[in-house]
Amino acid sequence: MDNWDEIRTAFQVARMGTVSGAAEVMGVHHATVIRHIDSLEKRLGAKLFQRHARGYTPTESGRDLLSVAQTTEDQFGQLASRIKGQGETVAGELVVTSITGIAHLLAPVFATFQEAHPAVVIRFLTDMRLYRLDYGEAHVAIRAGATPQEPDNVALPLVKMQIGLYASNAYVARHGLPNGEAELMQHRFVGVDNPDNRAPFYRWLRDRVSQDRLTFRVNEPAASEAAVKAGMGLGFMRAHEARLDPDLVEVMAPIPEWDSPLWIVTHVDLHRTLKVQSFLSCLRQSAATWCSV
Amino acid sequence: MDNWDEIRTAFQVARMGTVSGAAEVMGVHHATVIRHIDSLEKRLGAKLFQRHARGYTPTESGRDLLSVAQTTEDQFGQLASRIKGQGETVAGELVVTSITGIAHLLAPVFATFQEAHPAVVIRFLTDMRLYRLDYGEAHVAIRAGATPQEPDNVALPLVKMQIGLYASNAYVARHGLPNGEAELMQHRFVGVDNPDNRAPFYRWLRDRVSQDRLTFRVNEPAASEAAVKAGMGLGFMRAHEARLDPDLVEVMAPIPEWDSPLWIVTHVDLHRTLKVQSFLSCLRQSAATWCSV
DNA sequence: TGATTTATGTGCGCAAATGCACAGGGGATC
DNA sequence: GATCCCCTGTGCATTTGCGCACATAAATCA
Repeated sequence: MDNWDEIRTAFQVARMGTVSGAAEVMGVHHATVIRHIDSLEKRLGAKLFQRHARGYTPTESGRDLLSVAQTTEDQFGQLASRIKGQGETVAGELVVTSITGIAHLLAPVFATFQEAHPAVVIRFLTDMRLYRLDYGEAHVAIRAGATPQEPDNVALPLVKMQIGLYASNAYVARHGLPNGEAELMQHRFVGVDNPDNRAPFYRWLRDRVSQDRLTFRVNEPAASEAAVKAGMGLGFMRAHEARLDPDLVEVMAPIPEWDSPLWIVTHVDLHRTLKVQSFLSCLRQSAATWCSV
Repeated sequence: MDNWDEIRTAFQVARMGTVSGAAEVMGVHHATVIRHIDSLEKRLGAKLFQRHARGYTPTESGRDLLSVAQTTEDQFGQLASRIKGQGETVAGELVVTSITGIAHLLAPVFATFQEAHPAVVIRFLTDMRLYRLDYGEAHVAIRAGATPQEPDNVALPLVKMQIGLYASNAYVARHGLPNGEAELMQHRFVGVDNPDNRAPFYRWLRDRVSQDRLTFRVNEPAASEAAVKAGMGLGFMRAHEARLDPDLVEVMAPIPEWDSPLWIVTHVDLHRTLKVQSFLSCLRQSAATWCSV
């Protein structure tokens, strides 16, 4: 049963009782309506209407089609209003993906957003693998590093995370603090196990300290931070968090070169929607406070 | 929400996941599918799919459409099989209309037919006004008189009802029996009040008896029969019935000139259907016994 | 009974939808 | 990492489907 338009035409004829009436309702010529009915009846091999001078009277089959198509029209109407309104209301699901380790930053954002828009169900996904926006896996992604260049994605700068070099009190008690860049070579370092890591502070480190001083290598930032707190060596951490931890010592204060930019990335199709836009405004408002602290 | 075909296209794309796959399923070119999607999205003002190199991934709205259209496709499929099979199964409603006064003849036909096809609901309509087949008011009509000539109707001869002239015992006791046609003028007659009545026995009567001998005039045959039984005069009745009534005397036995033909009339569209055909075969089989009695 | 209105139905010209061919791009595989 | 393959997307030729006008028929009204 292909050609749903012909069913719709037959539906209007059954409802109106005349070809002309249906044609007027549908805004087409009555000849078109006749052709649709003839085609549909031929395909079904059964008469849907009895033709007479006063119009078309639906047969048993025609009345059957009428009731089925009536519910179809209702369903489609409701579907259309849902979809049309979907861009203008803030409801449904909002999928946000981000790099690991900033959940505690985002939590208040989510709280504020959900309070303003209670109809929204938030799914927050953090994973090593990049959730792909163009496969519809997420509405909003928060990425770190260089400017994302993927087509169909719109990337907005969020904040520059200030990064400092930290150590635990325990480590400092044992090894002391480096006095200037020259003494860095005498210390142990903790960091991610990837020579290609593009993070500016790692590139800075590679330029000054030989690779073998990276004596504890991990594959995810959270492990690195845990290792620093455990006293295994010096490591880069977000200044904003590290300064709140009384057990950590700021070995080197953040310098602009280390700044790690965060990007908001959305798919171009979803970027315009009110749901995404209102979340983005919440996000950027909160982000303004992340640096000032 | 007009243009149901575009919804169907979007539905197939959502189900297949690719434009090409949907195009192949629908037997159209993939360019057509792309154009349908673009048109539908433009009209709805919202994206239904995220486009990427591997295909089309439905958005939230697209998934909504998918589920709605899925049920629609099911409904239409079931509708189509109902309509296609409708001509081949004997079920639903069967509307039969007839002249008044032959219900007792038709009753056994209905009984036989409904026993053979329990799924059928029979509506039997007898009324003074003619139920119109071309307005879909009935499937089968049983008419009396001259050959029906209306276009789009197929008329089949059913039987020739044998008509005789009868009187009640009471009338005969009072007025005696006419001895030959010459004495008819001395009697009272009962009949329908319409000089244009085309029934052959009334024309026969008009040729032999002056109109003023029709001393009791009615507008429906049933009243005429009642009047005959009440002894108000001579009247024409179906021989088959009158002979069963011990209170009636056969004044003149049926002659071929009086034979009143009955016709089966059906609309050409409905005539071919199995439901109508099987009723007709029942009817003609029973009718064969009406004359032999 | 005749005029009028309203409805269906058909041939013709045209515009819009479709099919086709090719370009482009992103994954997947080896 | 290079090649291949599949899928998308667009300009152009074609055809299908649409609108228009007119014919026709039936029902209503005066």
